[in-house]
Amino acid sequence: MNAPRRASYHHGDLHRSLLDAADIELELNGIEKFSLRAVAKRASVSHGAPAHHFGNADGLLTALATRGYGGFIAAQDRRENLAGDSPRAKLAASGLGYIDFATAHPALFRLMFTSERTDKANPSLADAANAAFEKLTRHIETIQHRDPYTDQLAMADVLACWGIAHGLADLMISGRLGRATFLAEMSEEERDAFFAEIILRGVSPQRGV
Amino acid sequence: MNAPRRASYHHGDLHRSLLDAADIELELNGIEKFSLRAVAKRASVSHGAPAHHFGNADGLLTALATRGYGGFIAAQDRRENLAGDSPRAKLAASGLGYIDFATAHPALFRLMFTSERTDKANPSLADAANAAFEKLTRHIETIQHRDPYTDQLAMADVLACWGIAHGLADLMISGRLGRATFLAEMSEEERDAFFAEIILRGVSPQRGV
DNA sequence: GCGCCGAACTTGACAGTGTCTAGATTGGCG
DNA sequence: CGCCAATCTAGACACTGTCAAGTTCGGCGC
Repeated sequence: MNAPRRASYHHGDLHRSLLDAADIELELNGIEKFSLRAVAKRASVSHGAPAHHFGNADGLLTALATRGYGGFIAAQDRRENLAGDSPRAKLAASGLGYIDFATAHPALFRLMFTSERTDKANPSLADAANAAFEKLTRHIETIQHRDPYTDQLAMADVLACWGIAHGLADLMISGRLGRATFLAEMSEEERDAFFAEIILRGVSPQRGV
Repeated sequence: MNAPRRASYHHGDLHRSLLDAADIELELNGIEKFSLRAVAKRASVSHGAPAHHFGNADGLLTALATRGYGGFIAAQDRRENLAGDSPRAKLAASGLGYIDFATAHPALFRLMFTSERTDKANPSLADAANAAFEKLTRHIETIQHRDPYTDQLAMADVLACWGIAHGLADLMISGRLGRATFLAEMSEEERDAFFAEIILRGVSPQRGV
């Protein structure tokens, strides 16, 4: 079928293969030990091959980050589909999906949000990041009946919720939440409820409507 | 006075000089482009010299992160001293100091919180990080009259406030808060008040007492 | 006051990295 | 069917961190 047809000089779909290999290498070694040559070796290709598809190492990482946002949004959708119908339940679920993704793909999450090896001017990457942000603003808009882009109070809710979800996710994958010993003793449902409650602290008490 | 007495073979206080040089190099180039040889060159010393004081590059970075926590706590103290007497005002001020430090030393902040090049098992580093955490727990304890280490509700407040401050700081230094355009138009006082209000959302409504 | 020991520092070598250039291969269009 | 251009390889270069061996010298014992 799609066996690695590599009796040939050309590859077939090296672009995707390189992204897959880079993904694996990234999670294995982290961004700070990321090696382009190791990626090439994993894809069974010469060390110079990636340049033709991605320009340089940062280009490959930028493409990987862009692809990452797909999984990022999918993780949030998955949670939302399991949640209740209330706008607040959807928002909390989205936040849990945010944390899910970070814990499942910590290195990729770091690449997407805190690495400097990504070209933030890249239009595809910017679009992908923007889509994720849009998702959040619409949740808040549904809850507060105000457009965060024009209403400063609604934007405060956006930043608050984002900050909480992002902060918890980042602290979690750097192992900083270990001091809250009871977290480890909780069941999955209890932990979800615990984080959901914290995330919802980000939205200010409903005014009007 | 303490001019660089470097007509001599030995250096005098290379340990400190290397940390200073590493600090500068870190903020200039970021962690991902950090070069040990560039640090040595900046300290006017051979590329092999750092090894004698710090073992390897990660050892130097670990020491730098440890020293960083001093400035981190100092930044929070500075804000607290300017704040009102109420426990909540102190907590909010501490959070603003958290953000102050991140924006003033973004690369060092990254090294301390999200880099993998730091030896988290190092006792000095662990102690320093712990002191910063202790600071936060005592703020919450003062507000809620409960010990976060034994009271799960109080610990939720700790994680919530930490998550918000950390998330905002991290998003801010990665330039993600630019979409909230009104932030740039605010005066310093307005922005402080804006963030302080958000940070205080982390503490749940006071129960009892 | 003197010698010498060990800490501090230098120097050179080594494997590994990303990027560039020149050359080999080959799928697919005219 | 032939050739072009995209794809991939192979080698070279400068740079990285680490290691081992050699050089310098402050400060302790006598």
